[in-house]
Amino acid sequence: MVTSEQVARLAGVSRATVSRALNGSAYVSEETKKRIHDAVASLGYEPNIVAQNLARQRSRAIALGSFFDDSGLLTQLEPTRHYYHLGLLKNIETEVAEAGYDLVLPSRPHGSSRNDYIRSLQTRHIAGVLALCANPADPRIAALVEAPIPTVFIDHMGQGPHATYVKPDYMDGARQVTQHLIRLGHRRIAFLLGRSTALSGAERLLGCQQGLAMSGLAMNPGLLRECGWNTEDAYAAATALLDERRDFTAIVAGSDMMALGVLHALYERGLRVPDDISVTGFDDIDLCKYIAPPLTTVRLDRQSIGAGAVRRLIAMIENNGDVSPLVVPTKLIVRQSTGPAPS
Amino acid sequence: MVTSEQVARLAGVSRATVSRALNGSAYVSEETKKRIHDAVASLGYEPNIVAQNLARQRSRAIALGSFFDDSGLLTQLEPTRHYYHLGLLKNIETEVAEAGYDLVLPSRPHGSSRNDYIRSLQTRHIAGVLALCANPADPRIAALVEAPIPTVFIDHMGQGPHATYVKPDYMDGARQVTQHLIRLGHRRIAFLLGRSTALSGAERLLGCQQGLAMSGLAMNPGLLRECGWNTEDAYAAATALLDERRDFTAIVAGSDMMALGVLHALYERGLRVPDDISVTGFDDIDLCKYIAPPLTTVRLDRQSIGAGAVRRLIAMIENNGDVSPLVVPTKLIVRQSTGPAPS
DNA sequence: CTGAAAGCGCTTACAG
DNA sequence: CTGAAAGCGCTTACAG
Repeated sequence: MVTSEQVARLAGVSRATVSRALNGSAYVSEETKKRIHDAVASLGYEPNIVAQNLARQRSRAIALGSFFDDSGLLTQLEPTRHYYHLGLLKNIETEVAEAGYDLVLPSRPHGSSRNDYIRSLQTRHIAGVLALCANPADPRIAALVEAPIPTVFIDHMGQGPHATYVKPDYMDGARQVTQHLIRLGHRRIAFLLGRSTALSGAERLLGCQQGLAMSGLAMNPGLLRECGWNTEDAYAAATALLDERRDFTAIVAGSDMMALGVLHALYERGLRVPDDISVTGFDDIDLCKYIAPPLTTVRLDRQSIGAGAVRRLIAMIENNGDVSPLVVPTKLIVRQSTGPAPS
Repeated sequence: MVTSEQVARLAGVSRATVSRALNGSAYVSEETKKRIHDAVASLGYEPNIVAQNLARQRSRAIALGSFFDDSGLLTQLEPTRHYYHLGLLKNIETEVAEAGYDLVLPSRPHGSSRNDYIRSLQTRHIAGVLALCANPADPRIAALVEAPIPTVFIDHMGQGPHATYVKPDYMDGARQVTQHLIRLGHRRIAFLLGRSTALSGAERLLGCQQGLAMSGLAMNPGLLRECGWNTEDAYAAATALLDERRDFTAIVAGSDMMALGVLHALYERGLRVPDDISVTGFDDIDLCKYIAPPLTTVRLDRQSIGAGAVRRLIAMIENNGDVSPLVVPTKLIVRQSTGPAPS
């Protein structure tokens, strides 16, 4: 590997000057600047990032933190489970690369106490962290709020001198979808939601209640079921619900993938959607269009969320730009899985 | 941040000895080793990874390379498109973390010539790269084959002194699924495959031909359609095919997500699956069970592929263990989307 | 505008 | 078994 020493020699200057020229410092004459760039080109020099990071005491690397249960990030991305996060990551990757930062998934330290986690980031000179949160009880989240490492939380309202957050307006989405069903004449609606320990779950629940309340309705506790955020659990919960009672005309599912489990349970029992029962999803994953019937759902704007989070993180790191919390609007998408309540 | 200097002072030894004690070198007396570990614990010391990487001239970081079209890795993971790669990544992440390596998605260098790519890895002291390949023409693949950086290719048969590969037996899977249809009495089978520029596409095509040939059948060129690896394209291709002719009793799709598009096209035309037409997928994504009808497909063992790739990479990096190419068997999974050919 | 020198926090022959 | 010294490849006050 060619070093700055060799460039310096070829250009007839010192390493210090090479460094200055390459880092766009003023105070380098145009002429030597040119000589240096020529030398760089002819030698094919590229600065050693590791040495740079050590000397500068910082790096251009952003860590991806995932606080779900207890496994790694991508492990959690089983599509039936965190399909939504996948779309998010896609946007995050693009934005991060565009800003010239590396994205790192650090190997977990042995002890994963709060301090160990922060230290593992610090010893890597991580510039900032993008934290995808589904389990607010994860101690590392609290650690990040306090630590002097720029952090943007997604789906967790953490704030501090070095922390801000970005999230979709889950509550409003849930409100919209509930109101949509009510407008179609549904009065007895079942809610099959993901666990409300996560913010995204709690907000959905509140939004549904709000939607009912706006029309003077109350949530029937017997028609509310919480289960895991995946197709399988939703299928099981829907099956149990259907075996128990049938006094409802619509089911609001916590996510599109959960709606898939619900549809399957209905299909097995010969119930037609939306003729017998209306079903709604949440997320608007690209699959929605292709399942039968195409799902009415709530669209989460992954582009705005991902880009908003990355921009805020970089603004915090580079100390410029907007770092205020961002709540991204959600939007009802009506397709064919919802229809008028049967009379 | 506490440094080894401070540990040394507290333990009353030199930094050299601290380093030796911590890196498990022999030649440190039990007694001083203990003193050092006590100092480490009481100070909460953790070695600075960046400094370590510079001094050691290597790191414990594995880069993820993705050679699809021209965007980033996660960007390519739109589920309807590279659903299979997602399952792979999940296993890769787990294995990499377990081995104590970081996973890095390097920001692309400005010029992405061959040299720039290799250099960007070198200046980061990347220990090895895991290359997910869908576009064999990507020049970076050729660069990796030659570069002295340990590389494991997935879905590309690259080999060299520092390169090996892991892939599923696509061909055999395609053969099995074709034979399965033939056994059910199908004779006129349409093939709606992904582009055969990628190895995974070419092998599927060959496998289908082989499956036909084994029963003395030849592929009808008019019943072979290539399109993009996604639901939308497959839907369009299936629609075009159906509008053109109906002289087939089965459709082999290139992936499960493509099968979804095919099912949708059939559904729109009122054709029943499998009564009128049998449909098969490929990949066995978790969704298969929940779509109606549940898909007959070919299972790719993502666990074996991911784990096999990571183990080989680490074996190359640490210069021990098996680095021979690995071809993972595939398996036909029969569900309800295939049935006897209508008479 | 430029160079000599010190420093970033480790590791590793080299002596002893 | 242990320490002093040099080195990894940069950056950055400090002088000039």
